[in-house]
Amino acid sequence: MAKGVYMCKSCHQDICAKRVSLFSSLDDEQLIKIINLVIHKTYKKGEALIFEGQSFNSLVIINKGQVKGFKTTIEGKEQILYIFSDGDFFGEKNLLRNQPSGYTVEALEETHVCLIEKGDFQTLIQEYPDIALKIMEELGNRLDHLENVVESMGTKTVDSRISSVILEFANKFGTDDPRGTLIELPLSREGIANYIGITRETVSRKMSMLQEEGVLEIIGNKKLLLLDRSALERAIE
Amino acid sequence: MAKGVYMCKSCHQDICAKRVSLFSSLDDEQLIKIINLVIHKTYKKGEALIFEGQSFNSLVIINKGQVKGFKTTIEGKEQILYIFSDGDFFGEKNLLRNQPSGYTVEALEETHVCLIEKGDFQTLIQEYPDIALKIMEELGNRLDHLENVVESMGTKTVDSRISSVILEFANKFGTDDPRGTLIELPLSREGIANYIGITRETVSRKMSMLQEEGVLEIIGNKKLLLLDRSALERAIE
DNA sequence: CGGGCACTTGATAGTAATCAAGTCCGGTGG
DNA sequence: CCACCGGACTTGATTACTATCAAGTGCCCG
Repeated sequence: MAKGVYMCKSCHQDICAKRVSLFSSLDDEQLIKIINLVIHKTYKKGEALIFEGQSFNSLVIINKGQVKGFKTTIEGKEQILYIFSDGDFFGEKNLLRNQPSGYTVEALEETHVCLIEKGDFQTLIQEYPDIALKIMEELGNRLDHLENVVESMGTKTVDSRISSVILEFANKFGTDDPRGTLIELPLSREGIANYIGITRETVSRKMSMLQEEGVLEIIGNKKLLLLDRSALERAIE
Repeated sequence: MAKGVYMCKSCHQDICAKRVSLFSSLDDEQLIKIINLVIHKTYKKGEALIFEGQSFNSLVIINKGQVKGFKTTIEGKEQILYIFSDGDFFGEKNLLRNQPSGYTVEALEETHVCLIEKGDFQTLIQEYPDIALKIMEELGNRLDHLENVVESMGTKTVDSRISSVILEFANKFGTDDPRGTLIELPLSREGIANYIGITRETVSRKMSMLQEEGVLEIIGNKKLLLLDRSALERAIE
């Protein structure tokens, strides 16, 4: 069987389903079945995929792009809970329980996703119980993440939280550079502020201070060059 | 079959497994099998059931009592993540993945638990797949809880968080009283502080203020009489 | 009844939010 | 290609709040 036969045309020279840990236990033949169930969709920067408080009936797998999941308070403040990128999936919580989404998901850049509808997904779980285990694993990872965020917001100083978030971005989105690590920031200053529960002015000030200390270099609004990783690691404690 | 035959002797006139939503889809006969797998244990106030960073190999179901799950920072600060009481279970995350516990669990009062060992539990899941669904549901609930906590800590004022926690305790541990709702506090002032990420002094001050405003009455260190629930609800926004 | 621990209350200081100007950068149109 | 425009960011001054430090007070338990 030629590779082209089971290749998903919208998935940029790859089987989108293959990139997801969710389906990692399946072989190529099983993946073909899944790919046939997949609906492709593209969202522009700033466009919402899911709205807080509304029900949603698909599993979303990010093929290429980045999104943020956030809650909005009555006063209009935004708290970012998750940043999802290539290979991540979400929406599973609403497929397993019949509850509206607890947060809005919005594209941070042009984002290509694969959707699997509720009914199809439930059939898949029946047929391949390993998928349910993978979902539980992912729910567990997400709990770990939030447990750490709560600890950080409840007990750590603002400096420590800034350091944490820069290191997080360095690990997720950083590339090697002769002078250190080049970080493509997924969020604006305001976004970073809304991610760690402070104001945008404070993010500006603290990052300027880190630049003065020689820990990093601010390159425009969307990039950082991290020069001294260990300084941030020390600041976290 | 007489009721006594399948009654779990250590479970205070009840089948402990029956009280748990985890096993709600099973009939009495199936429950007997589970009860035969259960190990009973009692922890004194202040005793730890699970230590942060250590692996643990049982599902814990609380039969009677209260525990707190918390992380401790390097500087010794404590962040409480969960309060579990009668019928709640935990430890499932470590049974599904091979990772040490992310937090310590400690008894807030004398607590009787039922333990199911990892191997037994995995057999149960195989035999009764509904249990896996219940676990996913519970993981989802726990995510909802933490997502709300993060939003609260990131965007809300201290007054709002105090109000939230009092209402939470009123709903979980409150009993009707002619003058309002009588709340048995599961945590000390310091515990409440560690739950919402502030200091014990601030908890004292804010609660005194609420008493002065006539919202509640402080009865010793372990009880509150909530007089004006709507005042707290207004303060949350 | 005495002692200790948790809690309350007060004074002070530190830190980030808020309010308020500027400045920089990228994109657009001439 | 350059000038302009607007949004995002930076920086500064002030305010507000809570942490911290420091004494008491009171409640519970032996």
